[in-house]
Order: sequence, then C-alpha cells, then structure tokens
Amino acid sequence: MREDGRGVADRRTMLLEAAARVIARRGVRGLRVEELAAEAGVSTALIYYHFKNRMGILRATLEFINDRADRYTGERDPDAPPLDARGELLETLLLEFQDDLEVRENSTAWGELRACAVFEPDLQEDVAKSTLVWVQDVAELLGHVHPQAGAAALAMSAERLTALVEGLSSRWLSGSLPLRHARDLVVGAVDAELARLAA
Amino acid sequence: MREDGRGVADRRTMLLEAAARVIARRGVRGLRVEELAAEAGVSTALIYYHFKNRMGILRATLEFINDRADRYTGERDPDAPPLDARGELLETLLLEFQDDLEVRENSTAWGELRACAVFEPDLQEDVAKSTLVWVQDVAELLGHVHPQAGAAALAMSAERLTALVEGLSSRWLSGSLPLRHARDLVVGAVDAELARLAA
DNA sequence: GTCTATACAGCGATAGAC
DNA sequence: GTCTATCGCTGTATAGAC
Repeated sequence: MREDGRGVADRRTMLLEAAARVIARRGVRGLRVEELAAEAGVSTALIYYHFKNRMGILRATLEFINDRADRYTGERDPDAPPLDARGELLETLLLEFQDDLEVRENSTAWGELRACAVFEPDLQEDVAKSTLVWVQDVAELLGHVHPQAGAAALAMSAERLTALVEGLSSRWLSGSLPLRHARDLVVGAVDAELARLAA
Repeated sequence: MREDGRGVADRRTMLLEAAARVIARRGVRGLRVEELAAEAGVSTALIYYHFKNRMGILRATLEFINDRADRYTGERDPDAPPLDARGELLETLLLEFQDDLEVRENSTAWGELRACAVFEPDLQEDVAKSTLVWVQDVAELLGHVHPQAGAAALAMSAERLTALVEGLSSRWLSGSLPLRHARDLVVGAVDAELARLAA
C-alpha cells in the first residue's frame, strides 16, 4: 500500500499517512506533534522540517485525505459488473460508510477538519472547496440518472444528499448510529431525491 | 435576560451562559478555563468550585444548551397565528438556522460537543440521548401531518431530516453555506419526506 | 534530512486565606 | 463562596550537532 512502481512512498507521504491515523484516533483537538512523531517513528523536529507548524500539518493532511478519497472513487474493480447511473451515485455516497480502516480514517479526519474550520479561518477555504467539488460530483451523477432535470434542482439535491451524509457520518462515528442503518437512510434519501427529480 | 421573577439567575447558570458563549467563540478545543473565568468575571478557582474539572464544564454546558433549546421550542409568541402541523415541523427544524445570537451560540456549541463526542466517550451517551429526543420530537411532528404513516417510516424520515439539519448547520457555521440557502434546502427536504410519507 | 536536547509558554488544577 | 497565588505538567517550537 505504501509502494508504487517506483519504490517506497516518500517521507512526506508517510508523515501524512501517520497524521491521518493520529487525527482519526485522537481528533484534530487531540493531535499532538509528539504523538504524530512517534506514530511515524521520527523525531518532532523532523515534523517541523517538513511542515511549517501545527496548522501546516492540518492543512497538508486535509489535502492528503482529499486526494486519497478521490483515488477510491476512481478505483473500481475491473472485474465487477459495470454500475448503472443510480449505482454509481449510491457508491459515491456510501463510500464513507464502510468498515474499511482507511475509509473510516478518512471520514473521521474529514469530519474533524470540517468541524474545526468553524473556528479556524485558515481551514475554511480548503474545506469549502473540497465540499464544493464533492457536491458537484454528486450533482453530475444525479444528472446521469435524470438528464432532463434542471441544473439548479440537481445542485440542491446534491447539497442535501452530501450534507445528509456528513450528518449521518458524524452520528455513526460517535457511535450513536449503526453503520447498516446509516446506509439504509442514505439509500432512502437517494430514492426520494430521484423521485423528486423525475417529477 | 439573566433575570427571572425571583431575582438574578444563580451563579452556576451565569457560568454556564458564559461557557456557552466561550465555546461558541473558540470551540470546545479552544475553551480555556481562564478565558471562561474572565468571560464570567470570576476567578478560575471558582470554576473548579462549581465544576469538578474541565470535562465537568463540558457536560454541564451540554445539558444547559439542551434545556435552553427546549425552552425556545416551547416559547411561541401568543399573538402569532397558530401553526398547522407542517408549520410546526418546519419551525422546529429551522430553529437552528437563525441569525439570533443565542441560537447561533446553541448551534455552534452543540455542533462542537457532537464532534468531540467522537473522541470522548464521556460525552457520547449524553449526545446520543439528546439526539434521540430530538429525532423523536420530529417523528411525532411528522406523525401529526400524516397520522396514517407507520412508526418506522416516521422514524427514518425524522432521522434523515435531523441529520440533514446537522450537516447543513456545520456548513453554515463554517461559512460555506448562506443561511438563506440552508433554510431553502431544509424546506425542500421536508416536502420530499412528507411526499414520501403520503405515498 | 534527521536527531538530541531544551527553551518557553500555556493551561489545568489545587492550597490556603478571607 | 470567592479570591490570590502558584505548582507542575504538557505541548509547541527551535538550536545546533551530525
């Protein structure tokens, strides 16, 4: 997983993987540079060599988990049967609700960074941009199911579905909503939005 | 605001109001006991006299903002025209999306405490309980609109609507979604869920 | 690039007087 | 109940050697 064709992933990437793990375990609020260093097996000074300061770690990690999430979306098993438009939409929205360790890491870290952005203007722009990209992706997938729907209606449906996923994700991660139930709720919401767009 | 018929609100309440303000301003992670003391105009020692420790402040504040939110829901202008069932439902769900200072304080603090609960088992139970109460309230209001709907369907619609509100609230508070748009999205979602329950 | 060592500040929590 | 004063830890960040 940390290998590519050209060798071992570089140090910075390794540090970011460690940062994602620590944030997922302790939260942004609980991220200690010292613990990150231990997790990565390096000294704290090296962290400050690669990142300007604590906020620099957070910003870089946000970018890192966004790139990693993009990779998941792109990577489909080539042997699996091709998905129809609704299937692709569901897959995208349900991506966060999996028991896979790395996915859960991504969801947790993303939720944390989003929550922190409320108080950290330095994060707001990046979070807003990532959210926008996600909303637009979902709007496009909705458009594949209902090509006749208007752009404004697609955008609003996409905003609702993605915000719902974020809300449910937060409940799931805090242990107040079982994974299975969260997935059922998303499926129901998708069908409701598709029904609305069909009308 | 800090008065009632029997005199000035007691000290503990004043401290909790101050705590809600500080959490709304700095977040849970940014809450410093010293700043809370300054905000309330008392010494830090007094904080520890009234609360066991920092976590005790958080737990008490969570309870406080829940009670305060309940009070909003109950208090309606007696001169206003009575609301129909859908109107009551909308009012409950849109309660968080207002430019009122105290309401915004409540939303922000609630979002923070919910986000923190992912990493603080001590908060999870309280957060889950509050969420459950809210979901049940919304389910009941949905039932007033569609008395023939089944309990399971009402519960799932309520879960979706409340989770959506939480997701949108987080976007609003981090400045990536205008208040007005958030409200429109909620109204749309309510109508979609009501249409589903009518079928 | 990476480490060891450490300066320095911030903050939670308590002791003890009034 | 409330304050002043302070302890002691924890955590960010840097200096300087290799």
